[in-house]
Amino acid sequence: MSDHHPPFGALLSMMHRNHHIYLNTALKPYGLTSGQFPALMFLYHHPGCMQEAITRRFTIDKGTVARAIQRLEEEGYVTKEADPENRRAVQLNLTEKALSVCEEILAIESAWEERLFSDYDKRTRMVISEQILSLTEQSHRIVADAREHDAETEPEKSEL
Amino acid sequence: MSDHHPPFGALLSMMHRNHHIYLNTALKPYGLTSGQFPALMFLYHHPGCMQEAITRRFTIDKGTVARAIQRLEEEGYVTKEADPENRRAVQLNLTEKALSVCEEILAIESAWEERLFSDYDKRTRMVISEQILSLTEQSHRIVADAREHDAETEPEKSEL
DNA sequence: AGACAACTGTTGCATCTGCAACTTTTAACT
DNA sequence: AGTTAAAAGTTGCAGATGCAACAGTTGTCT
Repeated sequence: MSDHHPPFGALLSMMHRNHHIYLNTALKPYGLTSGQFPALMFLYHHPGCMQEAITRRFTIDKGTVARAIQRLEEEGYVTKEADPENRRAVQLNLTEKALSVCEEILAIESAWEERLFSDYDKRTRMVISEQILSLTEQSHRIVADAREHDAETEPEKSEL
Repeated sequence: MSDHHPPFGALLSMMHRNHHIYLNTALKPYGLTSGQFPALMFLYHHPGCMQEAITRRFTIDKGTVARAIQRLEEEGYVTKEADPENRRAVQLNLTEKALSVCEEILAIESAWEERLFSDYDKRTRMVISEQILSLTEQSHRIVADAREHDAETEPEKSEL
């Protein structure tokens, strides 16, 4: 009658929430939140990119990205500039303020991973990371399939 | 110059979001959402428990649990009854309506796990689950430590 | 050229979530 | 007994997130 493990999805939720709590606490001194974190990291490695790149990389809703960028701009971490080549798009860049703290902020995330994996040796950690990457990709496929299936059963506009 | 993996935390976020999308889609016919799902599952296995048990099991904020239960009650899935032994507490139970669909709903979650792990054999799957469980517990400790540290540096009321 | 689809972003809406302040009830301690 | 602390829930507030509807821009195809 003893408790089984929580299901895998529940474990994911818990770890994810704990991660957010950690990030929000550590980022508070910078006026940042966990939602802006992925965008900031991505811009650090891909200056001049557009929002759609962030959407694609993290599979986040584009509306969510738009608002995260808004907040980053308001806080003075990001500049938005119209792309002359494509007037739909916006070129995103980090400000001096952002660049001056980005290393510290990257260290916050690294510290979390270090502590999370402190019981494992480097090799095991690599294996786990690979598996999680693979599972994440699989989770993308599952969602994509579900959407396709929805689109199939949905009455399309072709009837017009 | 090729892209590294996204950091571990980002993978977690992605998989977690995909899981939520999957759940919300699958639960929509029942008038349920991913937020109510853990509570419903827990009550299925632990009838008569109080909200605090759900809080503890999933390490969810008690306010979040309170609202999830509210929604479940409004939808007719849960009954709340005052505990005569402890008038602060509430005894939660599933309704007939809930019991009649719980197996199907459990199957939704199982199906997700099946598809997620479809590339792995049973043994590998067990190993991964164990590791994730262990990492989840570690993430709890990290958050708990951070809170303790906050409490230490915080000026306590003892000064009064 | 004109119509239609696809791309890039923005915004309204709903839900999830955590935090903090609060209420009510119970336990603990002098 | 009386004060204080802890427990169980509720609620206000803010942020994260997804979805859908929308606007403006670009590409395609006839």
